[in-house]
Amino acid sequence: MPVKSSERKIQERQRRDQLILRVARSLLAKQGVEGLSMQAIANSTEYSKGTIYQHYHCKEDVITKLVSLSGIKLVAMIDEALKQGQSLRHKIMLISAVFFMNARQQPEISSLVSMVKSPQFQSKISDENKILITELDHAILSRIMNLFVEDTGFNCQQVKDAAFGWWSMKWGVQNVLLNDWETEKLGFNEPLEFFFRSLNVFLNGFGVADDDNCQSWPQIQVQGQSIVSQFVDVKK
Amino acid sequence: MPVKSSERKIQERQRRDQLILRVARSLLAKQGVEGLSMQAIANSTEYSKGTIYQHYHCKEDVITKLVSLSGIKLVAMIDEALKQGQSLRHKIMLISAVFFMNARQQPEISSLVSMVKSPQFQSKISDENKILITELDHAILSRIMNLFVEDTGFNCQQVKDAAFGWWSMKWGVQNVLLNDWETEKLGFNEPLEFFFRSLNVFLNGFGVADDDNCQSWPQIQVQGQSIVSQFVDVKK
DNA sequence: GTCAAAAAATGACGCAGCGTCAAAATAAAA
DNA sequence: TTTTATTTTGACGCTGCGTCATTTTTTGAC
Repeated sequence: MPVKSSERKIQERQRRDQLILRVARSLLAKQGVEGLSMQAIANSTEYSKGTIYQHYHCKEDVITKLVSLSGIKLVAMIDEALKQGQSLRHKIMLISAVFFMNARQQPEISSLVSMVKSPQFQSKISDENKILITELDHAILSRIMNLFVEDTGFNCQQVKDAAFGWWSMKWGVQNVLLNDWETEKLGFNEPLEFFFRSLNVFLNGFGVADDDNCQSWPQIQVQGQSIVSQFVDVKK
Repeated sequence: MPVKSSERKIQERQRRDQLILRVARSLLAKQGVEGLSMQAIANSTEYSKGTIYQHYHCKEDVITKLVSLSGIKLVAMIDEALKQGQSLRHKIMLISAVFFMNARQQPEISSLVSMVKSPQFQSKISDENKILITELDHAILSRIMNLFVEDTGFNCQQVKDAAFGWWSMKWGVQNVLLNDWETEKLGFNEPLEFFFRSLNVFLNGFGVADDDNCQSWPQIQVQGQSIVSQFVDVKK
């Protein structure tokens, strides 16, 4: 029965793929990017280096895969959060909050998101992975843009401007959060508080309707966890 | 004459240091970070690897030094630009413009600025370099904050919020500009145009006085070069 | 100018990671 | 059981890092 056996093969391959990713992630969490090598992955599984290379052509592809899988979950969380939003402003706050909650929950992955965009990575990763990553960016941005289309009378340019502004602010803050910025020395002890205030100012500038829900931390439950409690941890 | 001879030594050492940095920068420009190795620097000078290591303990320290030297020039350019500013809004636009002009003129260095903040770098570079980099951030941020202190009635918190907002937006855009974002596919063909519009909106939200100078590209001459012409290049 | 002592420069060395590929092991088919 | 196809393996070549014993140069006393 060649069909049955080849199916088993496929399943085995998938299982191994899962194992590789799980081990890679664990190595990342324990030892950071420096501690992640193809040999280290091989050692932590029962397979040899050559086998690992049959799944991923290079270390960068492993990392990119992890980042994109995390991105898929992130989009799902965003969709879940959106259901709880009570206004345009509130929804944008919630989406932002999901990003930071995610960065807090898995810093080992989130801190790699910007690395994946670097020329060094882009020149190594597979086209498939490159497209996947871009599609994820697109998925998130289009959700933001949709919010403005639905809730405002903005024209196309304004919608894009708003999304871009949010995007760059969120990105800038995430960078500060995940890298070794000495925020205290610069006077920004609680970057997230600064971010939410800045975002409110930005939306004010756009004339987005005010909303009392957004003067404090966004209240949200995603996958049974309160984002507020996450933030309390961050702030501590 | 031990004094004279030791002085000559010092001068020689400085000259060599300059040479190392010049060669390193040239390698970066030609081959990117990947092409920069201590051996490559040694090969491109008349010295051996060991001698290079007497100047810099690791590759990361060389890169950080280049970034901080570039940062010092950047601060000088900002001060020059500030003299030409005609209003708060205009000055902020000009400072931003200087950043992007700088990024355009020396992408090989600018694209490393965020790398220097990464945990991998921070764990390797010397304390001296770490302090230098933080001081540069501080120099720039304090200039921004001063603008708000001088031109508005903002309280301390508002001043910091404004600086933080500008900072994160600028950082986010710079990231997009210097890394391999597929901005066209995401609908952001001219990131800088988006940035300047977003920044205007942000300042509107803060109630900063409007200024006709800022509805188009900021007009500025820095070190004899027109920033506008730089932007035209970027946009082409 | 000579020479011993100090300082500086050198590059071979050990180590680690990447990615490859011929050989070995395993599975499938005959 | 034997042959053929497929998969797995890890040794190998290569590159780069950072070190340090050795060599070369400089210094200053005579």
